[in-house]
Amino acid sequence: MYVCGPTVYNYVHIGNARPPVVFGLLARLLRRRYPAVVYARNITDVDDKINAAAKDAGVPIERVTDLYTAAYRDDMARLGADAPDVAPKATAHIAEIVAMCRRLIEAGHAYAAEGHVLFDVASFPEYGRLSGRSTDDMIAGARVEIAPYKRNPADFVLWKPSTPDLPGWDSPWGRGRPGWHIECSAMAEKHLGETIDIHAGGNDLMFPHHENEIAQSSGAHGGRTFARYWLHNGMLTFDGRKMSKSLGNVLVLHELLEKHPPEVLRFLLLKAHYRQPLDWSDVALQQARATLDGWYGVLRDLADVEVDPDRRDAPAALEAALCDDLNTPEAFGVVAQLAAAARRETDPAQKKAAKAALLGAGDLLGLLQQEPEAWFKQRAGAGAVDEAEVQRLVDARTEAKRARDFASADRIRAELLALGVVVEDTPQGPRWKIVDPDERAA
RNA sequence: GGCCUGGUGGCAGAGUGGUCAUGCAGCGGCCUGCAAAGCCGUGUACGCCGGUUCGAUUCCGACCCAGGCCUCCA
Repeated sequence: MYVCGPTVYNYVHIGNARPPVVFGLLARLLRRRYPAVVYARNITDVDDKINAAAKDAGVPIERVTDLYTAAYRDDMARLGADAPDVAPKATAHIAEIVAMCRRLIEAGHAYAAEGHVLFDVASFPEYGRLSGRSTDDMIAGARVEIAPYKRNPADFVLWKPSTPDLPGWDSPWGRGRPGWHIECSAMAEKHLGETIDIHAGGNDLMFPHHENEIAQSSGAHGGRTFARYWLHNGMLTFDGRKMSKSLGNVLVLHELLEKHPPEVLRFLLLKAHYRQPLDWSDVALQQARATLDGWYGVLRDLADVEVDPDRRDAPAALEAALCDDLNTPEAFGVVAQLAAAARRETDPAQKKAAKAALLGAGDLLGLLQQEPEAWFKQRAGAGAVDEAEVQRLVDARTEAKRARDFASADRIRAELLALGVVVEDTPQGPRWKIVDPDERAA
């Protein structure tokens, strides 16, 4: 399986996290059944936007790509996005890229012109099939830049010349750098072979990127199938509009991770079916948080129930939902029912089984990975509360209650709330949790 | 303009030719000193108009609306 990864010129936005989270879940599911699966997610570390970012910052290109490559890897890990088996970098595959260009020329699918190598779209009749458009449509769009060295306006660049101030590598066509699409074909070939089973990415990449990949790979491989299955996730919107760097309405993942528990972000990314558009909003974030609070609440109430780690299998109904085109909303419905059943269960043996099922479901979905107490006492960003001070106040309130001095007890409860702490009485004594400032206001 | 998606109850979001998604929020009750948490109960939802059908939210057609792609983009 190959998933298009990021261009490392900046921190990614939350929309960029959807493919690695969604298709990472697919990888997780596949690995359980087919241990031989190989999941590749590339890093595009040669690109004009990277060059521009390095120039703006006045630093070497490697500084930019190293920084954002590491940040991407770390942020994805925090989201619970499954790590790929291979994370190939474009700059480590220049030889393969040049070789593929050469083969495409030999096969009559590409031509060299003025230091460029271009793919000859007319040589590949299936061009446009994935995205359901004809070359006539594309030309009718007429917004493609028609460079004089192109035979056909739809032809796209495989290799382009570099000026001395830009990164470049020697090639049969002079010093240059790869075009925007060839790296994925070259890296997929190297790490996964000529024909891959699954290729995934955002639906905005369907054209031209994936269309071009098919043309390149199939063209270089005697017309053989490039990818058997294509999966495209829907776009993330914010305020109902597509979130994208060029529109400037982006929510930077790195910053969101400072403000919200990663599991809340992961939950929300999986909340809608992957092919559907997903609208991001503060309300959606609150709802996600509330749902997870409910599930964690069940686990907290079952804290004393011991569960053998080896018995944490995902329930069949959950796997069935995910195996049905990765129907995560359906899967969440299953988890909600597991949670409700676990909460109502009174028989000790059944309680144990119910908790194991819930935890097993969490393991498969990459949720419910924290200790419940830690979940309720976390506060991302704003700084941790002073637990000793909270405990002192909670104890004082308990004492006041015992003395039936409810006025004092309520005053202390208000003090705690001002700290962002809600105290709850249970048969086992009081317990407390942290609430979001927004939640408190509401 | 061309090519694609999609329009489901207050919000989010699955699904189906004929009893139920589910979550969040709300409302009523139980519990509680009061709360919180939890439990129980609670909603004539499927853009509009035709058609097919014994029956359509689900199939077909037109229309309206929204979003995406056509240019770097997950």
